[in-house]
Amino acid sequence: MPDTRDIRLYLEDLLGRAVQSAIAAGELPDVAVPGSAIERPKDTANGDFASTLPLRMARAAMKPPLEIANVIARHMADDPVIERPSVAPPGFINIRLTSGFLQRQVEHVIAAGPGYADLTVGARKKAQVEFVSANPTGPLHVGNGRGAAIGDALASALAAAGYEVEREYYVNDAGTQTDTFAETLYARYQQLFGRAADIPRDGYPGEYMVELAQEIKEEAGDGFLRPEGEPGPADLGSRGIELMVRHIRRSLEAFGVRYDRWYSEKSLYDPEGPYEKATALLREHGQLVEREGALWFASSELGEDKDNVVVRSDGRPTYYGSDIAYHYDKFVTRGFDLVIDVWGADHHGHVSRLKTASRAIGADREALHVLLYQLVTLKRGGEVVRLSKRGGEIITLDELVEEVGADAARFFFLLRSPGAQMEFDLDLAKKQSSENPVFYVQYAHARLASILERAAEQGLTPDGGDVSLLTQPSELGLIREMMQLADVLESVVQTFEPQQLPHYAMALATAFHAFNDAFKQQNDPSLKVITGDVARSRARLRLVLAAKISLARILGIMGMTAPDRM
RNA sequence: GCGCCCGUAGCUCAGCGGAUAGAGUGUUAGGUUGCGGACCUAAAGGUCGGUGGUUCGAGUCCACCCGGGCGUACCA
Repeated sequence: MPDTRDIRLYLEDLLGRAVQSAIAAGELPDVAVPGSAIERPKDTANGDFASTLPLRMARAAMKPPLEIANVIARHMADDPVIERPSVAPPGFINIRLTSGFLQRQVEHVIAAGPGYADLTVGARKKAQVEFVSANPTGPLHVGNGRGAAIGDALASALAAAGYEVEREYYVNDAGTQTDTFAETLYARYQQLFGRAADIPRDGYPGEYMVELAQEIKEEAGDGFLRPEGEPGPADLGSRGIELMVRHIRRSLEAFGVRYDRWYSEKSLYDPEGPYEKATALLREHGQLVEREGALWFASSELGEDKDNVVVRSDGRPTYYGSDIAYHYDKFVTRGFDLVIDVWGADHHGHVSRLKTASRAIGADREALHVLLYQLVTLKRGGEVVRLSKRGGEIITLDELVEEVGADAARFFFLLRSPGAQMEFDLDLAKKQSSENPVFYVQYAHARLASILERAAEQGLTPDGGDVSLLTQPSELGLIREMMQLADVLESVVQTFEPQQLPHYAMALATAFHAFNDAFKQQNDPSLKVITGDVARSRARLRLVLAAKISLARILGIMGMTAPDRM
């Protein structure tokens, strides 16, 4: 008996045998049978599954698809999982699951518990999701929140799919921007002591730098001050970065994101570290060439548009150079089977050459996946606000979390496909305290919890419920929706499209509300979960329990809370 | 110039080559004396940016064009 996970395989097998039987009976010509012809109809009125096999076979078989469909359907044996299939033009075979099969899924969900819909596709594989990784030169802004929501949810989905997952933040604590940051900080610091210091031309004008300088003054007094006109001490910059990273970590924690590792760019340059090893390897391959005083990676020989500088003529590595070292560490040293880098779309020019470099150091072709998300356009008071850490006004992730809450912010970020530019209307998000889809989903969970609680007060529990009593359309509809979770997860980890998660969550919540309100719609109190009919009540409580498990699972994967009360 | 992403309902967005293109929100009309209405039911609302092509079948794939965004650094 198949469970929710391999029902497709089961159906394909069933269809395949029907076709063979039809061929053996001489009713179909012996032609190649295309696989994977099982799909889910958009309209559930057409069944739980549909096969387009007849449409795909029509050309080779030289018969009208409808006729093929009828033949195949006739040859499908009676089966405990599906009803007799029906045929629809232009050549679909529609398949409906039996009530018995659906009912048993309730037991399947309860038995699986919090691990319901776990997959095995990632078993024994190590995956890393690196996300946000914003320069620690300023607070996280709203756009970083999108990357955080996407990366964290993807990591959770991969974990559910069986991967051993690490979440990582790459701390750019070594580049030129770090130097500019240090200069700005020293200028602000000097200003606190009454000196007329200007922030550098390309510096960070934001108010937060003043606060950061203040913070440092409070802990170290004038300890970082140098005679006027001299540059600031080197350790002021690193102290500033440290504090900034701490702020970033707190912001992300408030957003519900926790990392397994904060990886220092600086550490790439440790003796015998990734940078040395990676460049040595490329040199060995003869892929590093010196030209115009700089060191270039000969990427054009590997299909790139041009070569790229790895080490500047002043001896400092470029971002590209350090990123090659970083990915050497990911693939070669740490041995990840799958690495997902979640980046803002403004980095897309970097994708191809990093993939090329990753392969050059030995990574599998498909091992690196760069997930780009388009930048967030902010709208406030009907006006578009550009996100820029260097420009004047930024809206921080902290402010967003403060105003709309982490759960709602995450849900909204996930709702859009990463590749689509999204507009975040702050005014709308703020006032969406009750008309917000996130609450719709969470409310469903709270009601499921309260039903169980209310029943328990009356001495009723799901224990011993007989699921074969679940025969109402709204009951079976809820089960059908619960069954989709594994499919959704599998799709998310295969396509890296996290937007499927919130859409599914809404569909599941809708199925629950339909079930929960059926008694009102039909004006029939006997459809309530808790009725005078104890056996039926217990059966429905089992369904409620299973639905709660399913909903909590999808909420958890999205990084949202599943409240029992609201 | 070249490259990548996007263009779907008033708005914000889903949509694995399949059946009558969906959801939320907004609008309109109903439902509530309750297992928490932060809910439910229904209606209206679309030349899927345009033109060709591939296919039994195209919002989906291909080509070109239009519009928006981003990239094309010894920045990250």
